[in-house]
Amino acid sequence: MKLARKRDIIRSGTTVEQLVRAIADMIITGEMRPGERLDEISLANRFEVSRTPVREALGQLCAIGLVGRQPNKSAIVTNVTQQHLASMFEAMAELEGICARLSAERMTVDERRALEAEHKASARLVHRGAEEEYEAHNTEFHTRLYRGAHSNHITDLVSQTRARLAPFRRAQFRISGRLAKSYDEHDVIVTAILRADGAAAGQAAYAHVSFVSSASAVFASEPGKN
Amino acid sequence: MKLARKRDIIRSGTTVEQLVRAIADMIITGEMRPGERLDEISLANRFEVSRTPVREALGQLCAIGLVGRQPNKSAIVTNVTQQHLASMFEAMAELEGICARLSAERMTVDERRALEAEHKASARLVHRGAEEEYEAHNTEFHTRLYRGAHSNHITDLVSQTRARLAPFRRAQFRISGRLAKSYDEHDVIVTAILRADGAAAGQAAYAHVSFVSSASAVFASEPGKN
DNA sequence: ATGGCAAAAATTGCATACAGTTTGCCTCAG
DNA sequence: CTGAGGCAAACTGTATGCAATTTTTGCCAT
Repeated sequence: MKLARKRDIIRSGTTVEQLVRAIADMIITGEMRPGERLDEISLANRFEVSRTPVREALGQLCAIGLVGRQPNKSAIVTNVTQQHLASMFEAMAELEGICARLSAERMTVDERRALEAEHKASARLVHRGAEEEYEAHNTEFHTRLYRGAHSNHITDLVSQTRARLAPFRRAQFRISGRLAKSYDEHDVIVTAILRADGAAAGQAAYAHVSFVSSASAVFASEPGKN
Repeated sequence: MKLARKRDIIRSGTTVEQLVRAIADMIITGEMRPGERLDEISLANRFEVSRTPVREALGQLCAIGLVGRQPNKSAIVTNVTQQHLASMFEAMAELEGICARLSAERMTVDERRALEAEHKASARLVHRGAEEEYEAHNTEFHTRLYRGAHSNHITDLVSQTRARLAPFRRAQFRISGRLAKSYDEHDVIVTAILRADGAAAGQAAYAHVSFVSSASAVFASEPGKN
């Protein structure tokens, strides 16, 4: 059995890492409902591993916040309420606002140029309606914004929040006209940053994320309740 | 041996939790230098436990960011540079500012009363110079501020950052006069919140944390380098 | 003397085993 | 019929063992 499994997994990352992704997916897709118990033995059987990596994976997920744990009790799926989701988007907006403001104040000349270039490059994707590609540019754009703040920990916090929000943002660009709007909003941010106008950049970024929030909320609320 | 240990630990939190604190302390106090290897067997021997809880603890610490891990390699102490520390304090100031602002806008009447009461109660501790007790009140005060924002995720982020910063803040009240200053700064925050003046509360909180930052930086830089 | 290679020692990753705690069911008394 | 207490099954927390990978050490060739 051991050998068979070894061959199955062949170097596709560590077992624990796989488990984290797999269990996270189970939670995100709704296969596991909030409050439901994640008992180690069942998971171990299901994924054909021992309890040890399962425990480690649950620990990671606990750190991420997807599951809750108490001593001597089963891990349970964290209840991501509509309210909690809203607070995550709110945090995201605040953090992005901070990043944009700091970026406006601190970005090097090169970083400003790169941000502008990235932004301009995405213009043609808007015209073509290339959602997939625009999404890639969008991610890159925001990442530049985070790094431009030149504050490692803030970058960490915003990246972490973004990752945690990712599942709920998936369909955001499907909303008609969202692509063009997104570009326009980015434009305001970029302009403010190039002007080194921190306050304006911060407000623009805050507003931008708020729009994304309301756009995504539609999709989130849909599968949220049964 | 097992029985002996059981009695040693008796209900002082889970073993893993203890290990996390213990290892974190080793890192923070400088007993372990950045880049140094944390091998599981040595740690297990040192704390007289098996490798399993040690591994879990290292996982937690990795999630917290105090150590780094790569597959099949020893965990190593993360290099917490002065720069990184500064960015954490900066993030803390921003986050506390947000919390104070939102608290001013959103706190219920009861929450405002409780915050004010907590604050006033700490006044006599300042006169008595009771650092230990003031620290407890201080923690409670800030926690109320975080919760008053009524935004779970922001509360999470700020709590998390605070926890990660805790080691570097320990001696902050030893600085002469810091107690009274802290109280005065809190006073400005409370007043602004009671006035529901979000902007003022945010700025006051930001400034407050910035002061703590510079006060702590002294201690941080001291044992930082060998 | 130095660089590279190989083998052995050390260490990680995972599995299994055991002890202690919780949980739920069942029984028995009121 | 209901509730309390206890017992058993299930599950978590920790220890230990084994296979695989890394790292170190020592040897040989250049």
